[in-house]
This record gives sequence, structure tokens and C-alpha cells, in this order.
Amino acid sequence: MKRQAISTTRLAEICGVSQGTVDRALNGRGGISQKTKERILAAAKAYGYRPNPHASSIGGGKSMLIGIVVFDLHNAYFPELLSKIEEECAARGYYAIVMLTHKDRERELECIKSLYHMSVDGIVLCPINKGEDFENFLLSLDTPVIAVSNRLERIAYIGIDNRGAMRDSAEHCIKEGYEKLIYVMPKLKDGDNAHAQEERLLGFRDAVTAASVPHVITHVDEVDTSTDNGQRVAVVCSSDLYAQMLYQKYKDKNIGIIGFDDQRMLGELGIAMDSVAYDVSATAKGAIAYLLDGVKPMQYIPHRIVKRGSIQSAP
Amino acid sequence: MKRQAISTTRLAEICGVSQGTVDRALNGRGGISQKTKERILAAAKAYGYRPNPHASSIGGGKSMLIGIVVFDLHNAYFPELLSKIEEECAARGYYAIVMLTHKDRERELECIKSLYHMSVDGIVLCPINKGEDFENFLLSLDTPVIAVSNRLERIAYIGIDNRGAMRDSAEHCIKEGYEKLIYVMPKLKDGDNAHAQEERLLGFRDAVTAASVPHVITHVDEVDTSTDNGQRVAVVCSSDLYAQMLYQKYKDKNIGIIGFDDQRMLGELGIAMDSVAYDVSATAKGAIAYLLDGVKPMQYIPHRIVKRGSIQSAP
DNA sequence: ATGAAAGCGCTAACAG
DNA sequence: CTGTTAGCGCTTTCAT
Repeated sequence: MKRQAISTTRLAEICGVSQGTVDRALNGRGGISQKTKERILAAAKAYGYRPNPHASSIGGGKSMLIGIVVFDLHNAYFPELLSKIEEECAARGYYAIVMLTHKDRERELECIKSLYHMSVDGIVLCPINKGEDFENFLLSLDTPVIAVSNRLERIAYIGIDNRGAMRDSAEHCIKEGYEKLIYVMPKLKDGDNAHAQEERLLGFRDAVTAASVPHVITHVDEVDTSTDNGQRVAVVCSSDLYAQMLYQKYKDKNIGIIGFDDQRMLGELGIAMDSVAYDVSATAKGAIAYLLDGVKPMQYIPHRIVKRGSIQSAP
Repeated sequence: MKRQAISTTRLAEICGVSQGTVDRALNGRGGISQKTKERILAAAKAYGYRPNPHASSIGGGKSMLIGIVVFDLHNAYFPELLSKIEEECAARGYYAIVMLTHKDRERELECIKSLYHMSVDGIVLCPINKGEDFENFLLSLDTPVIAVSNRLERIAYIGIDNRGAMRDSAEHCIKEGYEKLIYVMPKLKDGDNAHAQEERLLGFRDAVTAASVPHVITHVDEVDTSTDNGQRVAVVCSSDLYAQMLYQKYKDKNIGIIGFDDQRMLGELGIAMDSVAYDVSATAKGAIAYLLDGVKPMQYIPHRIVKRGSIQSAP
């Protein structure tokens, strides 16, 4: 197998035209007769021409590269997102470069700089940085960037309405007659971008405040479900990870529990967990459409509450 | 931020030398005086020089790209492997391009051709293809390829000894006094490369044959644990996925169960599952060392049985 | 409508 | 030791 299938230079020789003409034919630029264009296209197909992204990139064209920068692949959301993005890229002949920040702010900067230097055609970013300087930095890049999960003020964003979604989650529990809600969220690290988590917390507060429902906000290793008066208690989790960890503990104790993200793995484990679900594929599609076609992303990806029985109606 | 930090051309001008000399300094090729070398290196650092991989690639040098081709990111093993490979790549200034085959043989070929055309410096591949033609195709590439998980005859491989590992798993159960073993493995698709699964099956057979232990070989949705005479039964799974799915079902029935791959997620779920563990990081390191340094991989990554109580000693 | 030529940043071969 | 030169495949500009 020859590495370089065939170059525009060779195609030009073969067709007896100049390289410029080949370029016009291949890239659909005007200023070429239908006849020669077809002739060149035919030859290109016959010889299995493939554009060389490196040469294209160096010559000021597209690199056919998309960078995707996320925390890690530990939280099942990221592999799923990555998978969908790869799919979108592959469908368009693009390549996906993955970089992991491990929630290290410096490292995230390095990743972005590297990708930028690599002339990627766009970056999908779940940011751990935030603030004016960081946004200015991103905006100074002449490469489109779209944020997922954690929002930034002046950068395009695609994802769900975290606040609304968590409000719905808590309201679902309230509606089912739970009298006390325990909200489980991660410990937030100062200075980190935790926009999604902050929004979810606000959404939870919205719901419990509006309904005047007793509640506690805590972390996964500090959950205390005891009550003074035998109320029906539900554990509202800011991610499926917590729901997973707490499920075994509470499922037999008549304590409600609801997760967030609706990881399919739970179903595979035979765990019937209520959760907040949404279409990761839509996120991926929206992100790529923005980066490559400049399509402004919809405000929010829709979400929904899926009921599987871990939150039960009051008897 | 300028996209191209600074080029060798500019560096040459700045230092008042030729581009060739700059190249010699930068790439540590001989034939240059210590003095000028240091001067150039200093300037490079001062101006924040970064090599342009596209130009390098097009000029016949390295592309700084590693391709990783796997089935999907669904089986937790792959995200973990990918994560470790990204880490290795990042540490060396390389970029990792992910491509997913979804176990489609044609698609796998497309992925590899694309990566090859992209001039990647190496490919980590979990193959779904097999056979002489496929191997010849891989060998015809002037890009190193290393197989993980599924072995190929004439292609470098890195991973565990699947046969030995499963033998150990089954022997572990036998040693703990289980009198009947049920082996749970996937349905294999004809023509697909399923080397790892085939080896594991052989290993299971090795163990039960040597010890003359009654056994059944079946699939996850067809497991039947009933016995005629109340023997102690253990379910031996060819992957943690099955162990996950069956755990809930059997954990209270005094039926032993053991998985394969030791996915950390199980621990997070509070599931104490015996399993076959090994160091994915070693696989990643070995793979990259082979691709980039030509270091022949060790024959097998070591594995071990981790005991957490889902296989119990006979009373 | 087409050709010619320059240049992107780097590597490599050959002269001095 | 160092400089010169050509060339990788593509884009772009300027002629024709």
C-alpha cells in the first residue's frame, strides 16, 4: 500500500492540466469548465486520490483535526461523548484527537495550546478553568471552541439546562410524596470551573424552596438518612456515580434515590434507577456542527426524567 | 496568540545561520559545534519555538500522531486503555487519534487506511479482523502496528496471557471447593477475531479438565445454576460485564462468582467481586514503547487473581 | 478558463 | 562544521 495514494501534482500530470486546475476541480472552486472538472474528478476517483491533511494544513487549509479536551474517561459521560464525537468526525472525514486534563488547570491550558499549535479545526472543551483571562485566551485563538458540561460566559456552549434538570429531578421526588430530600453533590474545589454542579445545586434549591420541603445538602461519604419522625426520605444525586454508590445501601430501606445522566451501565447491572436523561448524541452533533459549519447551537439539549422505580409514589 | 510560534526559517534569520544548521541543532543531529548549537537552542527557547508536526510529516519526518483503533468505549477496558495511552503520548509530546470500529470489519480497514494516510507514527489496534490477508495488509504498512487484547499471528502483541489467566481464575474456584463451574462467555461471531475469548475458553477447559470438575459453558442470558444434588456452584465469567449482570442475581444464593478485568467501577458500586486483574498502564506503556522506540514488548503483562469474597472457601 | 509561480515549515542530500 | 538546494502536497495569487 502506498502511503500517499496520489498527489494533486501527479493528477495534474495525468490529466495534462496544471495543479491549480486540479485544485479548482477538487475543491469545487469556480473558474473551471464542466468538462475538465469532470475529467479531473474521474481521474481522481480512478487513482484513489485522497487529500493530504498535513499538506492542506501547512498550506493554510483545513487540518481535518478536531480536538476534544475533557477531564478524564472515568465518569462514564465522557467516553460516551467522545464516542459520539468520533462518530460525527468520522462521518465527515475528520479525526478526533483526545486530550485529558485530569482537572488540572495548567494542564488544560497546555492541552489547548498544543491543539492550537496543531492547527485543529475546532476544539470541544469541558473546561476546568474559568474567568475573564481564560475566556480571553480562548477567544484569542482563531480556532472555534465550544464548551460542554461546564459553561463559560462568552464561549459557545452545548448541553442541557442543568438548573432546570435538577429542579425537575427534585420536583419529581416531591411530587411523589417524599417529605425530606437529601442532595448529594461533590466537594467543589475553589477556583475550578464547576458551573454544571453549581447550576444543579441552584435547581435543587429552586425546587425545595418553592415547595418548602425539608432538605439537607451533603457529600457522598457523609450522607445521613436518619430522621426524627419517620418521614419518607429521598436521596437526590448530582450524578449517577453517587446514585450508584448509594443504591445498594438504600434500596431496601424504603429510601428513594434518583441519579443524574442515566448511565446505561446501571441498566446493564440490573439496577433500576430513576435518573435525568438526555441525548449525548445531540450534544456531539451540535458541537461538531458549530465547530465545522458555524451553526449556532440550540440553547439547551432537552432532558427528561426517566422513572424506573427507585422513586416511588407515596402509599 | 500566534498560531505558529516561530519557524526554523525565522530562527535561522535570527541566529544568522542557515535553516539546515537550525535543524541540526533542534534535532540533535551531529555535525554542529557545541557553541552554535547552544546559541540556537537558547534562541529557540527564548522565542518559544515549537516544531510544526504537519510540516515535519510532509517533509518525511514524524507526524507526532498515534492512532488507536478499538471496538467502542462501552466496555470499560477501552476507556481505561485509551486514557493510559493518551497519558503516554502526552508525556512524549504525541497526540492520540481515536477511531472506533464498532466491531465492523470493513470499518476497521477504513480506520487503518485513514490513519495510514494520515501518516501516524504508530497504531494501537484491537483487531476484529484476522487472517493472512489482513496481516499482510498490516505488514505492508510502513507504520508499526501493535495488537492489544486480540492477538494476530505475525503482528506484535501486548497484553496478558488470556489462557493462563482464565485457567488461574477457574483453578481459584476449584481450590476453594466449588464442585461445579459455569463458564459465561459471549456468543462469538463467525469470522471475527475473538482470540482473547477463545484463549480464555481454552484456559477454562484446561482447569476443569485437569481437575475433572463438572462444568457448563453458556452465555449470559442462558445461565442455569440448578443442580441435581446441591453442589456448590461458581459462575466463572469471561468479562466483568457478565459478572456485573449476574452478581445481583446470585450473590445471596451462595453461588460463587468471579469476573475478569477487575473494573474499578465495581468497587465504586460497592460490589466486592473477585476478578482477574492486571495493569492496563503497562499495556499502554509497552504499546507506545514498541511503536515509538521499537522496544519489543514483553511476552505477557502479568495478571493476578484478586479475592474480595465473591468466591468463598468451602465451609 | 487555465497556467505559472511562490510559499507554508520542515527534512535531506550534497557542496563546500 | 555549515550553507545551499530541492522537494513534500497543497493553497493562493497573479498572469494569460
